Amino acid sequence: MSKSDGLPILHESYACCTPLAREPMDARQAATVTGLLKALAEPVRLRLMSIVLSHEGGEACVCDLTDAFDLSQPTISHHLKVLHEAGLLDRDKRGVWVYYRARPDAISALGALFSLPAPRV
Amino acid sequence: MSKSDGLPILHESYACCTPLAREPMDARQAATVTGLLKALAEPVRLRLMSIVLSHEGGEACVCDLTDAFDLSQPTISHHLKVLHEAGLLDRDKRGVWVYYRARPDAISALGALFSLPAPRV
DNA sequence: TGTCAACATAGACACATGTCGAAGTCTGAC
DNA sequence: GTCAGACTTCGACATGTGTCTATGTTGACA
Repeated sequence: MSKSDGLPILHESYACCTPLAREPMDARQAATVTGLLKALAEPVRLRLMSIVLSHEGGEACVCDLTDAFDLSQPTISHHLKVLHEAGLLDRDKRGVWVYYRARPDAISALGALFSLPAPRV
Repeated sequence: MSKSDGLPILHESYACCTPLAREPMDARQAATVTGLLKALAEPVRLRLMSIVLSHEGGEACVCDLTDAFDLSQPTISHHLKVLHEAGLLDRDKRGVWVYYRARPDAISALGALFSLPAPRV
């Protein structure tokens, strides 16, 4: 019943993403996908994802991330929580430091969502 | 000085999207990309895109789209405007009807954004 | 045990956003 | 010209969201 392991919600979100152009998306699937998109549709959070993804070792601690912005530490912490709850970042506490790591399956699910069918000539 | 042709803003947004994991994204680029993501991070708009993309001929008129939702027609019109201003939908008025068509370049730009580097073994 | 540092949570506030009904703008038909 | 229909725009309202300061929690260390 621990709540620090893995992601809290959206366990199914990674298998959610059939291409947008494949067939009309129903309301339930749209709600699931927008859970991911809303988390990313914010400049600070998008940059946070980008920093984590391109950081050495594929992970970054909160201190690294806070330094990259002219925002308060609680604000960065809030954004990281949003990304984590959306299933985009994994959280790993090591000693006093907390490291965040991107979930490749979530990213690739979004890549699949925006894949287009082969152009009809 | 016409304002009905093409898309009003974000002309450069299609070339914007280097992969998220490539390097830390700067604030300006993040703002551009979130322009696209914010437009899509709403269930009704995501479904609208999906319907237009999978509709016969790749386009749909407002009447088709309004029927698919239990929302007022002005609300659908508002969402279509948001998608159009983000550069995701093209608008084409033919007689009394208005047809919307997805911009494949916008979709594929987002696909590129979420493409991951080859996994390092 | 006490203290410090890293991070999270709580509460408050301003601002953005989704929705609606009402009114406006075109376009085609009579 | 006038009317009807398809769609957009306007103004209002409730709700959601990003930010802050203040406070809480947790782990390392003397």
